[in-house]
Amino acid sequence: MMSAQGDPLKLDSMLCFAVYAAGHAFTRFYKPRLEALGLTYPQYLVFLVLWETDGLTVKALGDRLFLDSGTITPLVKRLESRGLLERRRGQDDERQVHIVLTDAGRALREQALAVPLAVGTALAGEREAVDTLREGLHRLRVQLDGGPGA
Amino acid sequence: MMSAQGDPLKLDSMLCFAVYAAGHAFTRFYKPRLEALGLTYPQYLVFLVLWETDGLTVKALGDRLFLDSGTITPLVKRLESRGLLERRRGQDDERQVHIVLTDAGRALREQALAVPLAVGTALAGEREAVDTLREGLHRLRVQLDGGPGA
DNA sequence: TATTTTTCAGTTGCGCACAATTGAATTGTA
DNA sequence: TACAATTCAATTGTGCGCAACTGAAAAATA
Repeated sequence: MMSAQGDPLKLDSMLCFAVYAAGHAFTRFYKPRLEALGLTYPQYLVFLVLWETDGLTVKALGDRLFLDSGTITPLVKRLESRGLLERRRGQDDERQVHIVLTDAGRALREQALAVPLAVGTALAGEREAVDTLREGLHRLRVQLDGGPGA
Repeated sequence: MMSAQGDPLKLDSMLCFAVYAAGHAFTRFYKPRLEALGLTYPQYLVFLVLWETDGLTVKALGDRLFLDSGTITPLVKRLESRGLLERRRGQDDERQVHIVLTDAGRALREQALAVPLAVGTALAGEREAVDTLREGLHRLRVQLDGGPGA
């Protein structure tokens, strides 16, 4: 009941802005922790994927993170120039480029463990709410992308 | 129970990525609707604020949207060059610049009403879940920003 | 009042994000 | 087998987002 809003354009009633603002808050929260690793947040996401599955192509990496080659390519080039990963042209399919971690890139994982720990501390005692939120956000994404059928 | 995760760095277990991905989904969803208005999403947010409270300073606008002058200044300059708003140096305080809508800027509001309508359609029958999500995201933002005391 | 500190908008530099395009490689089809 | 359509990574251009800095104005303090 009473979910009807007087002004349909009221900023604080908009789910999109709640998502946008929470994203900002995460960025602010992560910034000092990721600076210790020398990574930006999108770079951190790339490593999260590669630590799970090394050797993915630019395309597969982009699909996982909802990013395209226009974002991935320069990002991994910066990481390559720092010796954290390598870009290898596919042998079977020469259109593809595989992203492969170096020893330094793999070693970064140990330090990265501190990041989710810090999140856990900041959200201590909210584990259940966090799980609910994550599931709700997942359903939201699916709905906005056109439902399960799209 | 069972909220403990085997791998603390697992991408799909991370709330930050759920927020990040939902943000992407909103951006994709809004894009065609906002193109009809000739606005980007951050520009749309600026108008949402100004339609509620016209004449805010750059600082006040930024506080509302969690953005700083480095983002707001060029954004409103682009909107000013299109005749949608004006920037007026404060008379009482000459450091400030007030952002004031033009007739064209106010007129845009009518077309903008279609945007939340489209969201409502896409999320039809989820009103309760949407309210829950928005509140959860708000609490998350407050927690990440250091709690209610910070 | 004089001086220090703070606040504000603006600028620069770097990195993300995406649309549009290019060119090479692959796949599908005639 | 030819050739058309698709896929892939890369590039270009525009706009957001933030840190760091500048210079002017205002506020706080001595």
